[in-house]
Order: sequence, then C-alpha cells, then structure tokens
Amino acid sequence: MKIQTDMDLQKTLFCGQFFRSQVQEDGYEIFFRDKRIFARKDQGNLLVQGQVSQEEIRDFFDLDRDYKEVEKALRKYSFLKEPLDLARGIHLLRQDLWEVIITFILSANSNIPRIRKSLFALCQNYGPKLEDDFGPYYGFPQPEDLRDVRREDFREKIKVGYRDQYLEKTTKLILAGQVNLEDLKKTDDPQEALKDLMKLSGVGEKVAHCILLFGLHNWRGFPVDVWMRRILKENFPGRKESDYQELAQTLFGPYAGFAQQTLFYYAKTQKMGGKKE
DNA sequence: CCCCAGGTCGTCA
DNA sequence: TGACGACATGGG
Repeated sequence: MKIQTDMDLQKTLFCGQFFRSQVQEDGYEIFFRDKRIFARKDQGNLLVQGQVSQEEIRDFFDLDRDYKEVEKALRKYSFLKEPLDLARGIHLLRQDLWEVIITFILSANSNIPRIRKSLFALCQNYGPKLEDDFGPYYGFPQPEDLRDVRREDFREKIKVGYRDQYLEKTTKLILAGQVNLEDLKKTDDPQEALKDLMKLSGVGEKVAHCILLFGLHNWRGFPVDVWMRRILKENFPGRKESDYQELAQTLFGPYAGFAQQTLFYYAKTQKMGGKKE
C-alpha cells in the first residue's frame, strides 16, 4: 500500500504519544488495534505492509486532517514558531482508548524506554496470540484478559512497581461498568470526560488529559507535565502554576493538544540533543 | 551516592 | 484548596 502524505513517520511514532513500535532494518514494525503493520516513508509516500485497509491507515495516522491549517493558526504565538518548525510532520495518532488508559497510567513518574518495555511485557504475558502473513505476534490485552491477574504479577512480570494497584483497580472499575468506555467515546464535553476518567485509579489531571487527547482524540486535551511547566513559566512569568491548565485552554483552544505535543517534542529534542532515549 | 523520569494518592493544616 | 512525602524501577 502506498499513500501520499507529508506526515513524518519517525517523529510521529517516537514523539512520546505512542510506544508500541520497533525499528526494523528498513522501516518500523507498528502494533495498533490488534493489527501489526510494517511501514516506512519513501519520499512523500507512506508505504505500508500488513492486513489492514487503506481506510484504517488513514484513520489511525490521521492523514485526512489539514495540519498546515493547524500550524498556521498556532503561528501567531511567537514562542511556538521554532517548535512548530522542528515538529513539522508530527501527526496525532488515533489510538485505542483502553490501550491509552493503560499506557498513560504506566507513564506516571516513569520514562519512555521503561513505558515501552512494560507495554511489550504486558502484551507478551496477557495479550491475545495473533498471527498474520509475517508470523505470530501479541495483541494488546483487553480488560477481560486482565480480570484475574494478581497485582504481584503486574509487579514481577511487567515491572510496573507501585503502579500495580492502579492497573488492578482501573481494570475492575471498567469491568464493573463504573466507567463506561463506549459512553466516554460519545461524550462531546471534554470536562465531563475528564471528570469521568479521573474516577480511574492512577488517573490524575495530567494523565486524564493524555487520555482525552490520545485516546478520545479530543484536541482540547492539554497535559500539563514538567515540560509544559518549564515552558509556560518562561513565557508567562508571574502566572501561578495552578492556572497553567486554563491558560493553555484559553490560548490554544481547539488546537491545545497539538500545541502541547509540539512543545513537548521541542523541549525533549533540545534537552536530548538528538540522542535516542 | 545522588537526581530524574510525560504524577498520583493519602494526609494534614 | 495547598503543600508534602511516599511510592518501584531503571538510567545517567
């Protein structure tokens, strides 16, 4: 499959929104929604192998959105210009809600390589065994797959540390219907969604915004993490940290999530100096 | 040995 | 509300 796009595959996969991909000799192995694909970029084309439809690819990689328009709208903020240039080509992936919930519960007070490791271990231990033309692989475990897992096993096999109880409790809450994922997907009020998400164990305000943005694909989401605090403090001295969330919503409105991802990528790249994490 | 990593939770004023 | 420490684990 060959699709023309300006998306930068490398940046999109490794900017910190997604953790289930691996570098191959020539491209990337990518796991999403129980699918496994191999993808690479050749000139302006995205080349994809795997048992997926073009519609699925266009949807997951958000290929039908006009990112130029978004960038244009955000360029009025001078402190965003350099980050926007650097992050050009990043698309926000339309990931599965449940997977995003688990992913960002694990992200709290952790680091990207470790999050990636834990997620792969989670799939290997509890995910469904699947197979495609390229061979066997593991899908992401569903809530039912984690129903009877003991927290000690989360800790010992997945190395999630004290987050073991978050996984256990959140799984139970969702299985019990205390938080209904299908209803969440239909919610159009972001505040309502955030409030509901924060009922889950291990989900505070920051993680809830990650889930809103990456799992519900609502760009009103703006996760305020250590990097956002540093950047906002620099550009808006005098503002209280407790106002940062609202400040970002006011400034960036419907593009808040993309602005956040842009700033996050910029901050990390500056700090890393091109190193891999 | 230290500090940090896409924070959250419980507690106490 | 607002501040503070605990919490597993791995890397630098």
